[in-house]
Amino acid sequence: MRVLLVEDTTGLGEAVRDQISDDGHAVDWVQTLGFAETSIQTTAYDLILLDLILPDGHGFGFLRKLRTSGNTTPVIILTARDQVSDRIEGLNAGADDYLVKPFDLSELSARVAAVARRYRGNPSPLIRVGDLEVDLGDHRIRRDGQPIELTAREWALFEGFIQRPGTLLSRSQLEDRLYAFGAEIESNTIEVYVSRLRKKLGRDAILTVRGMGYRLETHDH
Amino acid sequence: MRVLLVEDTTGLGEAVRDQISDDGHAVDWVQTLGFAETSIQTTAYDLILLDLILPDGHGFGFLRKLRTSGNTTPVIILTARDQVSDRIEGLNAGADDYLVKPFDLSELSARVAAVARRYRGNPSPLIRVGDLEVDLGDHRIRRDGQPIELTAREWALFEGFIQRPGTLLSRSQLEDRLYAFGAEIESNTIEVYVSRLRKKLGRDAILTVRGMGYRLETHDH
DNA sequence: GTCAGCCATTCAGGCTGCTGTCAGGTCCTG
DNA sequence: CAGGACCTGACAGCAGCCTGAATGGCTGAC
Repeated sequence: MRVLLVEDTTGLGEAVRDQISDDGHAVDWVQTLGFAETSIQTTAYDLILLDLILPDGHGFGFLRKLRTSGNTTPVIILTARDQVSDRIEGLNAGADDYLVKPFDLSELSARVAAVARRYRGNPSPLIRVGDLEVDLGDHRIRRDGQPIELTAREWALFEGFIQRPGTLLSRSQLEDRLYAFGAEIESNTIEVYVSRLRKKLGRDAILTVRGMGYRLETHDH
Repeated sequence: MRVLLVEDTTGLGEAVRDQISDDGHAVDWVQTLGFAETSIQTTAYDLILLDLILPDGHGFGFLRKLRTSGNTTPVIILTARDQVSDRIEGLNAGADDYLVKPFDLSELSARVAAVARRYRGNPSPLIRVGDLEVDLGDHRIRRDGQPIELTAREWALFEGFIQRPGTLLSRSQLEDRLYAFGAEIESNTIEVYVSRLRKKLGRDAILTVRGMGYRLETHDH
């Protein structure tokens, strides 16, 4: 399952991202409504976790707009405000569930699992990228039916590419995928992992854009 | 199939009864353990749907008594989210499945249909995984006709794998199968059970995906 | 009640192979 | 051609995993 997390608090965001990720889902974490808007236009999510108080506005506006545009993606609201009026307004705005901060990460898991259960049974989405077949749920890649095994870090990096195929990703964007937000990486780890991915996926799978970053090649090579 | 529904909440009871009935099964709906007791003495049911909190007692007592009297009728427990920690005890008491309220009626139908498939006259379907023959109804596994006996926990874990063969299952997903959602497991119980399953099923039956989880191997080895 | 046997869980010691780092190389660009 | 950007083989350290053994709870027999 693919989850969009909209949360501007760094510590909480990290914790939630890690938990959902541990549960076996793909997580995109954005910190503003602006980025959230962009994300939902380019990616189909199965679930959105939405903080209400964000730097560039209130989550309700985003939620209302989402619903009036016909998007029915389940939304779970994360909020510090536990007032009844908020809750009611959230449900009216189209939220599916509510989590009041501070909440247990296990409680979060339970709610996410509930949503996942509804989606179970759908054929797991196979994404084709170039000559690769990617199964996000299984964390599996195949070429000509041959499975390609990735380690945890390799997969984390690859998932970053797969979610925005063809998009240029900067070094720091990729580092944020591999490490806790803001962790300072002093070495050329990204280069090393790109190298390892290329060795497994094929030399031309990932393009270097000198001075800018990397980009996943989407057509056959 | 004949189903006994033990549920004291009127609204939910009606909804469930209508749903199961629409699915083509005969439903007897009782609202107390006392009536449930009487019903099972006079009628042979193929499935029991059991609420836990009832006016005249707790469902576990009923379930335990049922099992110790040798009755093996499948039981699906219907429980509210905040009672979900009872799951451990439920497993021990002999429940076959769990549904957490509020649940989708379609989810209910799916579970009931699964039971129906297993228990309707024809021998329950044998699933082949690798060189193993798995009988979901009987909780039985064979290799070359030789039965392999699993304990309750071992089976619970294995069933998790069987339901999604080849899929990567994270540690917390597996823990959710054995315990309540979010139950904090401080030790390496999952590792221990994986180890035991491997000892019984064959060393290569379950693959470790380092840092990510486990996956059932589906081809012969 | 007592006892034996089984099972779930925990712990510790040992092992595997992933991760992050570095160094020496190649490839671009001006 | 010089300088920077990038690539990749090698390796030490350690996180993550495996499993034998110990513990305590529960059940059923007598």
